[in-house]
Amino acid sequence: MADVARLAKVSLSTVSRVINRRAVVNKATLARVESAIQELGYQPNAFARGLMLRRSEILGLVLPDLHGEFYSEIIRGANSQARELGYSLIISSTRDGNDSQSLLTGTRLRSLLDGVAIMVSEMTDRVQTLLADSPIPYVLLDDDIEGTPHDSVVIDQHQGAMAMMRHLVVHCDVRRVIFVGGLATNFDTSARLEAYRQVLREKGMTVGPDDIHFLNYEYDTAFDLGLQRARDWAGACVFAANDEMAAGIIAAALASGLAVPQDLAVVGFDDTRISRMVRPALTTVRVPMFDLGAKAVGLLCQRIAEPARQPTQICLHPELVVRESCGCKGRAPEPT
Amino acid sequence: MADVARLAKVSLSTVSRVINRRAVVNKATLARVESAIQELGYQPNAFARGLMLRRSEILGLVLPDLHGEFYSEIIRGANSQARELGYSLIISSTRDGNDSQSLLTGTRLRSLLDGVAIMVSEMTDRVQTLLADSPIPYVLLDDDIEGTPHDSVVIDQHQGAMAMMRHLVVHCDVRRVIFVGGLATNFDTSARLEAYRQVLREKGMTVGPDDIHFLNYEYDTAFDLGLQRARDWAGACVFAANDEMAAGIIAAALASGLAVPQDLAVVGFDDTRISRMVRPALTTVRVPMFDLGAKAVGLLCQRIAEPARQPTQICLHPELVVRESCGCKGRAPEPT
DNA sequence: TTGTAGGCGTTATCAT
DNA sequence: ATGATAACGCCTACAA
Repeated sequence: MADVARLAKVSLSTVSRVINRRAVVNKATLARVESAIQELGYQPNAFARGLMLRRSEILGLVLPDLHGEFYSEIIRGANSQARELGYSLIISSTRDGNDSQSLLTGTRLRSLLDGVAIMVSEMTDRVQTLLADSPIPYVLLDDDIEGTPHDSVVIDQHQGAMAMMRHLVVHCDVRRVIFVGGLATNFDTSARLEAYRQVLREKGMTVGPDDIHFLNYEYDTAFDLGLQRARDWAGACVFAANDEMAAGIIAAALASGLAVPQDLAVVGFDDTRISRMVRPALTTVRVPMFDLGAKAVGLLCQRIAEPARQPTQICLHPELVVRESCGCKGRAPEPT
Repeated sequence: MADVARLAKVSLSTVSRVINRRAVVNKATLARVESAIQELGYQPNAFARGLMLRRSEILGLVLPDLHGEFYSEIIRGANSQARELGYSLIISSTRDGNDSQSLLTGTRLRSLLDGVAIMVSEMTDRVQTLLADSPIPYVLLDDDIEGTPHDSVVIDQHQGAMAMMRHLVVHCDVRRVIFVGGLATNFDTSARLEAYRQVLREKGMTVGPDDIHFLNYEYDTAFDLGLQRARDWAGACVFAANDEMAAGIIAAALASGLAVPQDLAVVGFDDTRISRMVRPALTTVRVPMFDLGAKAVGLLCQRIAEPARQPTQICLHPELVVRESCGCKGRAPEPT
């Protein structure tokens, strides 16, 4: 920067003014300085800059995992919105032990970030404490904690699961529904399970002792479970808590000689790209993943700009997507 | 930091020494300082730190796109390795116009990053220039440029495509192969196309005028193409340049009344999770995506640690994965 | 409109 | 083993 100043025959402050376009600078000097910057290929030092400005224009995004289409879309949305607003995004998952550490507990990066968007699969006390005394703004994704005021973007899981369950029970005329969730402690799994129970109760249907399973959202484990249970499930419908598990169960059912959806209906959740690639195409619930990421970043940036503003909660609504795997196609008119 | 020093009744330098564990510090004072840090919840300022140390422990990862399983796995690998080595990762795609700008051309972040791993779908002059005078170390992923010395991690695309083509022509006894690639200018598409041509030439097979198609690696466009061409393709095998397109073509074939693989064989590339979820399961070429990301970050970190070292190229080898979609199952013994 | 000087929070260099 | 002090590169009053 000193070099630039010397070449343009101005002082450091003028160079700074040109870079930041803050104050009015004489047309001629401005041109001189800019050409000097060009010539020297000068790039301001982000550290020194951050030291004064106290911001890095970098955001953190903490996810439970980075695997799969679901998180991939959240990342895409978050990244897209971040760029839009002039920020960069650092990504981290809580999966690998030491990983989220650096973003949540870790001392190194925290002060570098202007804010952080966090999604945890289960809200432990430890995480709550961590968040409670976070030195930087944060926004929660699809999760909520009582007490502490904070911004969040949530998905109306209950509504989505209700829509699916009602579709199955009312429209597809399913007599038995098997619930295959993620971990029982997961926020979304429990919200969906509740909807499952509620609808069955409304319709006077019973929940069999083996009708509820908790897995890990992965294809393979769902496939294994499907292989074990397929015969027992014949005639029922499996409500899987994501599309990957639904795909695994369909594969297992087919491998067991069951026709899908004739012998066993299977539905998913999320509406990732997988749902259209699987045969039969999945009936599922579209979750606006891209939006989830984008809105979270948007909210975060608003708070950064205005730290004292009211905590806001944005609620995103899922939408039932009827394809083939629920078995109602051709059996009755399309649901509206 | 001044507060910590005051509370612990030591000087700033001692606090710094405790934090960095560089010099030997008296046991008693060390304890005092540490408890003071605890009590005040002190966190060092990363900007000031970076200003002195001239490193941020942040790496950049630039990808052509963030969509889909393929890039998702690269990110996962890169992120995992970065964490392992004490770095964080900023992600960016060249898809959204203004996006990569901030990492490649953009002035803001560049000086914050300790290095950057870059994957471009086509190596333009502009990118070359950008890289040539990059102020920070970079490593290229699955791409190469002449002239400029640099680190890179490449996939032996040619070998992988050769293995697949030989399998199709020799083992599956396919008489006609249709090539469905990404953009013609893509690095990997052209490498695979070359292998396609080479094997057909070796076997004295001809390439029909409509046997080569260039799409965009996406399911939908492949599906559309499949719908148009399915009848013309009957009896042949489609060699798609990624699993998503293969899935799209299978779906189109089925929709057109063709049985896969009996009436039309279809094979993919990458071995993303999709390849096992599709029916028939895809014969494909496994590309070590996770490793690609991880190795790139590893290489980058080595260069950061030792800027003057010899440029290194790591070559990763793909592997043929035979499943059902090529149609050779049951027709002959497994290939070795 | 432009220049001068002080400070941001840390680490490094030198004394002690 | 510890402390004082000078950088690091930039921004921002304030003065000219």
